[in-house]
Amino acid sequence: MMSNPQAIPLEVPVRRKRNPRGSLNKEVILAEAFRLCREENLDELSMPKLAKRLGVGVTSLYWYFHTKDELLQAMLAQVSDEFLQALPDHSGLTWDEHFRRYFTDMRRIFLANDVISDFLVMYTHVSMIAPGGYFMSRLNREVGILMDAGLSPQDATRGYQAMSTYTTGTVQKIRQVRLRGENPNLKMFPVDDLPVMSAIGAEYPNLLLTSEFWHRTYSTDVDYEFGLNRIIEGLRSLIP
Amino acid sequence: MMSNPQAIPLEVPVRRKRNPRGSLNKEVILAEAFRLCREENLDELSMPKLAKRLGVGVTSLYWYFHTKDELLQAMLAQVSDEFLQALPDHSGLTWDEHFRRYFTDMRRIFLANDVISDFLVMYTHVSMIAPGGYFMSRLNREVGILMDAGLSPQDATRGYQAMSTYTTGTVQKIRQVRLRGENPNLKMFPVDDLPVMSAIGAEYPNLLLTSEFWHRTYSTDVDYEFGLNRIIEGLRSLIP
DNA sequence: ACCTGAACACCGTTCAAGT
DNA sequence: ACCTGAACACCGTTCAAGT
Repeated sequence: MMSNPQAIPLEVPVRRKRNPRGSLNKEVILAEAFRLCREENLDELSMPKLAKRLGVGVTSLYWYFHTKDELLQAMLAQVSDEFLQALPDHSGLTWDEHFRRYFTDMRRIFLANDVISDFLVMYTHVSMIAPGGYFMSRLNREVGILMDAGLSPQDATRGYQAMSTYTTGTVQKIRQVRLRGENPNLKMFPVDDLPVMSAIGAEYPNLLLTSEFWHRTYSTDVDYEFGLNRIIEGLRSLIP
Repeated sequence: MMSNPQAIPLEVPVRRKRNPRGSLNKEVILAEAFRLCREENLDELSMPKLAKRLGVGVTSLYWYFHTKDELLQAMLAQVSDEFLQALPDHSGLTWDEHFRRYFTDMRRIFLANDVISDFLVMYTHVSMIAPGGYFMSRLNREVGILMDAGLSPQDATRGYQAMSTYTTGTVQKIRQVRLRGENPNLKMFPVDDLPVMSAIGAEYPNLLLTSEFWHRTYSTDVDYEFGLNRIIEGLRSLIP
């Protein structure tokens, strides 16, 4: 045992060895932030966690992004791009078939990529898509297809918004269930529990009749397509 | 100046005077929690803030609610009740007129009460409505109206879900805009800025044609009703 | 049985450094 | 110009008390 006559603390705090000058930049921070979101989720993204994964001091991040919100905005821009790139482009289809494909594709992209959903449909503290070029050219094209089908400019706009809102609405419900860690395939009623179901059925006959069709998420793929087709048929009824 | 020979700290920490025994209970905590949510919003609800408003120690709250989530669940139960109470009951209407009223009423309640929206459409960490009595009797009734109109049990269920998802989808978009402190009436394009609009119009003619119809929230009241009517017309097309 | 503060591990962010 | 830790005001929650 060594004596310690001058009361110098035995445990000298281990100072992280200083990282070299150009080791950090916006790109590597963004990439690691996305990796974190993919492994956990957007709610779990924090500056300290991110810094630890990168092996840098927390405050180093603030040199590149002055606030967490600035980082989120940069992520949002990248996510919007990725989303629009992933959305396929069809041609030569009738207007109704076009929108069936367009929105089921959109929904598929959201459901296959939770980070995209979190940024583009769930969250609120990241402000909406800045009308950049590609986004506007898409909108221009889609609303044009509805006008070519015979809808007025106003009805075309409203029609697009209705299909879009319905689509993101189903995505939101599924994402909520996933975030809660519940099984998205769960039904709403205990259809296999016969005593319970017959008790329900005694009081609520229509729920017994429909019990197998209610899902926690409110929307299987075919349920979604049913709803989308209702909007499309409803739009068709406006065409002279 | 008084001397302080025994090094007793001059500033004795002001101890809060102990609150009497029965001063706190679940009801007053819940009431204050709702007041806080109404004045700020659900995101701003924290245990320390709530305790300070009640004039009690933070930890006192944990005697009545073991976690913050337990408090949120209790609030959710109360909010669900309030929501279902507020939702009017019609009768003697045709099925299509019934659902027009039912869902515009639902939307009106959400938009008039942000706390209800936050619990029932925005949030995710509070798990969904436990199928209590009144909720199930409502569902039983509504799906019955669709079946009476001539839809199959499956289509009736899907139809209800489509209208419901579309409705909460529009509410979510509006709440997001409000939470960001933006003006919900703002249009998407700067329609009054003629130079900018003509530049947009040169590249995106359909957006120029429809520019006045795009809103940040994606849904004015009439836009919403347009979409709802599309679903209703789409459902009508399934009736023999 | 009910109410209390101290304490802990987390946040986002600021600041005054070091190199 | 870039990287650093100490420090601050916030969280939710635990614990060992006090009455």
